[in-house]
Amino acid sequence: MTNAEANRGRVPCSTVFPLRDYDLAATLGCGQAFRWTPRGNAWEGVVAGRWVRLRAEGSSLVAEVAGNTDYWAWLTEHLRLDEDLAAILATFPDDPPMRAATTACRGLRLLRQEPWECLASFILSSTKQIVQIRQCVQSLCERFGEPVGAPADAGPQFAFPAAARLAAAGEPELRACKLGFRAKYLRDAARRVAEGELELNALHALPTPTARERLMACFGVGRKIADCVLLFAYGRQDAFPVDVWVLRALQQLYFPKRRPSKARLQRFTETHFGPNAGYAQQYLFHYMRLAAGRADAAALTAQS
DNA sequence: TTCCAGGAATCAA
DNA sequence: TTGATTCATGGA
Repeated sequence: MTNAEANRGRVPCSTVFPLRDYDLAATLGCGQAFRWTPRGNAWEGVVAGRWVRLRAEGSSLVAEVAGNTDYWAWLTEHLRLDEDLAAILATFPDDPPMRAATTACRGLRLLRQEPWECLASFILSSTKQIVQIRQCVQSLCERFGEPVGAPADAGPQFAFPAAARLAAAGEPELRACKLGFRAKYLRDAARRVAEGELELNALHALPTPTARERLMACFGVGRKIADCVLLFAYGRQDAFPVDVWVLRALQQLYFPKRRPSKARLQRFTETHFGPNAGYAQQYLFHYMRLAAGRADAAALTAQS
């Protein structure tokens, strides 16, 4: 019997962590990770091959997994529960856009994701909406991922597929998951990782620019995707992914009159946002999306 | 219908 | 170096 079979339908095992200055919904729903689903007042997902359900209750976080365990380090590490958010926010530049973003998104945290899942997910992200990325990732997991144990009411759950499994899949199989032109990109990265050409574990020890170069050697991985992986999986807070939303934030909030090139704006991010620039980036990203959701982006630009 | 989405590769100028 | 074009797919 596999572990998944052994744990299927089991009564969940739970524990409680203290929770302070932590907006679980913003953190899990802000587009840095793609496997979390809100259900009732909880969030369900699969982390490192383990099904987990999270629920914030005041100053506590209740976590449930399938099967008995007293090992939770993987979860505190993933959620970065021990991080001092106030100390990070204190390093943000004291300017109107960051003050507004920090006020709007207080409690938003960065996660520490598994590098392969993060790289693969962001390869799928190019010119896709977050909801579509989630669908693609879900489809990949259902087709190619190993089943993981989960309570009966959670339905069948799957781990994110290993690089070797995706490398062995044909491009048509990947395209069946609605990847489109990204299928060949994902396959190329999966092959490099599976064959050891790209050693994801080795990147931890490398300086950020070198690690970025290694990631960008993959076909279909440019500066933005590499920076997402560096930030969301390797904790490199000097990585500042500039996507369409952040580009818009920089242009509208910091340079409303001029029209700096994207390269010029990227250089601006390297000096303006301090030692936790990547963290600041996620606040700007989420802030812009919240504003768009409220359809008052025009009011945003007026503040600058 | 049309526009656009957590882009990157390619090619022309 | 910079600017268009292309690549799939589907939400809004």
